[in-house]
This record gives sequence, structure tokens and C-alpha cells, in this order.
Amino acid sequence: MKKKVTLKQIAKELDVSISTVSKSLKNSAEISEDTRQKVQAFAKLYNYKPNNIALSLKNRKTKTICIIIPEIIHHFFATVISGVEHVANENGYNVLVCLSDESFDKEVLNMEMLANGSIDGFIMSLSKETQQKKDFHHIMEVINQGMPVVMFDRITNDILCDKVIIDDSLAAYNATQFLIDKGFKKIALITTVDYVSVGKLRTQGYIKALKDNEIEVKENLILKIEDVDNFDNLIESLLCESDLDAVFAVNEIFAVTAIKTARKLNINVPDKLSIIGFTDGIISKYSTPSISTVSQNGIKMGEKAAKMLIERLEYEEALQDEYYRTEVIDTELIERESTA
Amino acid sequence: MKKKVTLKQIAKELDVSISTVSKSLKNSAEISEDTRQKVQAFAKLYNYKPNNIALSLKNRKTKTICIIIPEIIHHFFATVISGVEHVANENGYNVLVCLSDESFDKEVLNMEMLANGSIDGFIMSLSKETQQKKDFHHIMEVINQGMPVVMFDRITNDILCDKVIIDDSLAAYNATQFLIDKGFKKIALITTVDYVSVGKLRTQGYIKALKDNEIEVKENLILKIEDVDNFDNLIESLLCESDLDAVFAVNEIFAVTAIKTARKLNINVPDKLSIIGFTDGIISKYSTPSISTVSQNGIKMGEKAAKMLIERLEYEEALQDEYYRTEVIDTELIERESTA
DNA sequence: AAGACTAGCGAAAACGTTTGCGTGTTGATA
DNA sequence: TATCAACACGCAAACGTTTTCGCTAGTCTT
Repeated sequence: MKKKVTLKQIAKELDVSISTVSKSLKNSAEISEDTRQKVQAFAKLYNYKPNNIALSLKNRKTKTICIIIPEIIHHFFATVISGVEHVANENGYNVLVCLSDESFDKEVLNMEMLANGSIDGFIMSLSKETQQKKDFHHIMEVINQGMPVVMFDRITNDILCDKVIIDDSLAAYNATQFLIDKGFKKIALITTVDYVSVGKLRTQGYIKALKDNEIEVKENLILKIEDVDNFDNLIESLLCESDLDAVFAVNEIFAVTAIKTARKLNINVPDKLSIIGFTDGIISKYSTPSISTVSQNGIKMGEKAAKMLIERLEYEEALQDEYYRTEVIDTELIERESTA
Repeated sequence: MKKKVTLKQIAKELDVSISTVSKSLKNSAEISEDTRQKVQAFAKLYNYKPNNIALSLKNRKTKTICIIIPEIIHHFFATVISGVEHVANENGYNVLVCLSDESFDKEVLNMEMLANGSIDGFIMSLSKETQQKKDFHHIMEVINQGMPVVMFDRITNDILCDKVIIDDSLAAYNATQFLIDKGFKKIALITTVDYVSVGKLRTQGYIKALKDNEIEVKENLILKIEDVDNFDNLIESLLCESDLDAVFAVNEIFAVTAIKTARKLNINVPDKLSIIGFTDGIISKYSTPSISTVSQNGIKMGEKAAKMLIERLEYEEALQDEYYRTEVIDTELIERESTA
């Protein structure tokens, strides 16, 4: 087992100073051709690689960014990581992944742990609990220390920083309008409780579309789900509503559950009931019938977020500190088998 | 914007030495009650947190582990990360996620980049290309430098290190036996090409089960898929085989595609054809019909891998270097709607 | 031959910690 | 009054780099 070799060891071995070794390896003109080659040969032989930690300390840059997400099991977040990872890698950055598990405390802990020099910046999507508490002091603190933060998807307007979002409200509006254009009148909504920012926005879009088309908004057609583990009965009750034409669900799980429930109730999808989901994940694609959905391109969001963060890191001076950007990623309605 | 405060700044401010500050914060008995309180109060006021990079350099431990996986989009790998993350967090470790994208070069690059002090150890699942090339020098090198590596799922016997696997062959055997016990005679297999270690093992399990039951193994019932993006036609041809009773697919995607293809061909699942998949992911659960499957608990695998790695890191001396463990995680056959 | 210049290298500081050891001051004891 | 702990603190090294500056010896100029 041969441990990593350091400059010091090479210097000792070749009987020169550490500086000479360092300069030789960097092809400094200060060093004679002779010495340089000798050092380089030796370094190659012993497979010398500079110690990253030492470099980080010296440069006060770690070339590492952290992404904090509520859950990695959600396909959407996995795609975002994928996008972040690729852009980061292209630019020589590594990606640290932290999971908040939808918990405020874990989110705070993670940020505090890493804001001490371990990383250069954050990309994050708020946990549910954080959105509910509306307590963002941990994020403020990090930003105040001069560490850039890019928020995506689940964001808050209470924090000034770069953001990457989709137009949730508009996308929901369009999805609802799409159903209306098909001639459907009685359209239900399966959404989250209001403190989840994206859920609220999508609800707003749904309501606006109905109003713009002079369709009455009925509370009993709007199902707001809190407990993500136990909502089958609620959806079943909703679908028992007579003459229901269509359902707009704000995520994949709600949509696929609606489909499965409809089948159970012997309601044919899409003949008797059309269903549109949100987030173009693996479920929508492989469900039977496959689910028409608002695609929310996680890869693009991740890529954009990483680009924004890295720009801030590398052109710190050039960018106005006070000028933050909010990038809106396009969505698209993908028609599949669940709508007719 | 107030930048992070350092020991040096506190020392200057309070007109004491750096060591005094450091010791005060660590409640060293060497320091007078007075000074200690003064320093601690000041540190708290300015929200002092020790710089992790400096600590890493000093301790030559980063408290960071890296997990290298082929693809994060695969649900299974996402669950593994989740398991790793939780155990790591409980033990004060952070998790760096690297994606090899099934590429040998990216895998090598990632390992080389990080083996220079950035992390304390690796958890990894081999990329397809690496398995095909059978070139593991990059892993050998890292291990030789004294950095522990834990491999999971896609492993190789050519490397000596801790491993976490399931008994792929046995699990496949059991799944096949399950179909045989149901009275099915003509059972097809949808698998990967042989160089994917887990695919090969599952194929072996399937074949052994048939042989043990004196059922002829027919090559035309075994479909080995290479191109993961374009195999619909192949599966369609396979399903056209007359009198087919059942299909065993070595992953979710193959299983769900088989189901969708069967529907297209008007073959009722499970009445006319039973299907079993592998990996209990989100697709199996939400497919219609839902898919009976061999569950491969990614969370458990991740947790176990993280535990093994951290044990090696923390009890380095105690553990025999030459003694490596291979942990086998239990699998389970989950019956759902796709088998009858 | 004296001064100027250059090539080639080393010393040291810096990044932010921790920690063993040395040292000065105090009060008490003999 | 001289001796001696105990106390409270600072120095300096170490982790592994990079980089500025300075030094020495040799070469060139006039």
C-alpha cells in the first residue's frame, strides 16, 4: 500500500526545495530544463496528484456545489440532480447531494454544516416544512456570508437570489384550458395543500382558467391533499362525483392514483373521464393508459440552476450583487392516452 | 455582507493568541474561566464555525464519502443513494454523488479527481462499459492508496473489497420456480447482455430453475437486450411466440414494456400471460396491472454499504486489511396483479 | 576590473485549524 | 526570602499547496 506522495516527499527525495518541485510541475520558466524534467519524471513515476483539500484551503474555493432537495426518490428531483451534475462536471465542479426529507431542521442542519467552507454554493428546493413555517433565516444567513444560492421549483419570494422555476400557474391554466377546449365542463382538481408553493400556484392557474371560461369553481371539485401517504379514499370520493368530465392532478402520483381508482370504479379513462397530470416522469409514460401531462423538464432546470450558480461563482465581480435573475423554464403539454 | 469569521480575527479582536481562542472554544482547562467566557461570547456573537476545509487538511479526513453510480434516473440507484445518505448523515458524513453515465472514462475520471484527498472512501456500482472492458485498474489504484471502497449491485470478483449484493441468481431462480409452480411450462426470459453482471446472474438463475424442473431451455425464449433505448420490437416478436405462459424480466422497464406490448397484441395479463419483474420500483407499483416482482431493497443496500464503509473508516486499525466482507441483502417476491 | 544583469533555486508566508510544550506570573510554602 | 506549584497563556509546528521575494553565482558590458 503506497500512500499518496506529496511535494515535500518529492523534494526530499530529489534533494531540492518544495518550491522547486511545485514550480517544475507547473512548467515555470524559473526552473532549468534539467531539473524540471527530473522532477516531472519522478512525479509521474509516483503518480503525484496535488491534494485537493490543500488547494481548497489555499484558494478558498472547493469546486464543489451542494444541492439540497426534499426527496431523491421523486423522479423529478433525480432528473434535476442529473442536470446539475452534468453542467457541474463540465465546469470542473463536484456535486454534494443533501436530502432534507421535507424537514425544516434537516434543511437547516445541512446548510449550517456546509456553509463553513465545505462548498462554494447551494442549489436548493425548499422542504415542505420550511414552506409551511416560512422561516428562511438559514438561507438568509448563508447568502449574507457571501455564498451564492440558487433556488428552483419550490422557491419563496421572501428571499432574494437567483431562481429557476416553471410558470406553474400558467402551465396549470393551459392544462385546464386544454380540457375546457375539449368540451369538458365538470373538471376536478387534485392538488396539494396551499403551503406547498407550486401546488398553490397550480391551483390558482386551474381556478383562473375556469373563471376566464365562465365555469363555476366548485369547492367540492377541488381536493387538497395533505398526507401524501394516505389519500386513496379521498380520490375515490372525488371520482364518485356524478358527471365528472375530467381531472387535473398536480403531480404524477395523484394522476396515476386517479387512473387506478377510476378503473376500480369502472370508469373508463379516457372515454368517460380524461385525466391530465403534472411532471413528465416515468410513471406517466408507463402507466396504462399512459398519462397526458404537463412536462416539467427537470434536466433543463438542473442545468440552468447549475449554470447560474457557476456564473456567480466565477464572475463574482462582474455580476451586480443586487441583481438576481429568475429563469422560467418552458413547459409543454404532452398528450398521451389519458385524455380524449 | 459579513464574511465568515476566523480564529485569527477573533484573536486579534480580543487581543489574545489564536491558540487561546481555539482552546477556549474547546473548553480547555488550560484557559481561565474569564477568558473562556469572553471568547465564547464573542464567537457566538459572530457566529463562528470552524472552517471544514482547514479541519480536513489537519485531520486528513474529510468526513465525505462518494457514491458513484451509472445513472441517477434509475429508481433503484436513487433508493440506494437515499439509504447511503441517511446512514452517512447519522454518522456525520456528507455524500458526494458522481454519475458515470455508464461510461468507463467518466468513472475513471471521477475516481481520479476525488482520490486526492477530497473524500474518505467510495461506494460504487460499476458502469456497463467498465463491466464490459473488465478494466478495474482505477479501482485497484484507489484501494492501494489505502482508500476503502465498497461495491454494490454491479460488482466484480476481480477486486478484493467489501461488497453489498443480492443473490441475483437465487432470486431469479426463485422467481422462475414460482412461475413453474403455478404450472407454467413455456416461460420466456427478457434479460440484458451477459457482460452486465447482474443480468448474467439472473439469466443463470432462470436457466437453472428450468433445468432443475426438467424443462427444456430454448434459446428463442431468451431475449438478451443490448440497446436499452430500442427494444420494443424485440419484445413484440418474443410475445408472438405461441403458447407462451409467462415472462420473467430482469428489470422493471423490460417488465412494463412486456405488459404494454401484450396489451397491444391483445394478450391479457395475467389471464393469458403472467409477468414477473425485478426491482421493486415505482413502475411496478403503479403499472396496470401492477407487476409482481423480485424486490431488491435499494435503501437497505445503501444503508449497509454506508455502514461497511464507515466502519472501515473509523475502525481502520481494528479491521484486518485483508479480510473483506460480502453482505447479501435479502430479496422477496412481491405478488401483484401481473401473475395468476 | 567593477558594476549590472540573469538564471536557477530556496525561504517564507499564506490559507485556518489543533496541540504539545515552553514561559511568565502569581500565591503559597518552607 | 528563596523555592515551587499551579495557572494562564503564547509559540510554533503540522497538514499540502502556491507564489512572492530574495539570494547566489556566473556572465556580460564598458
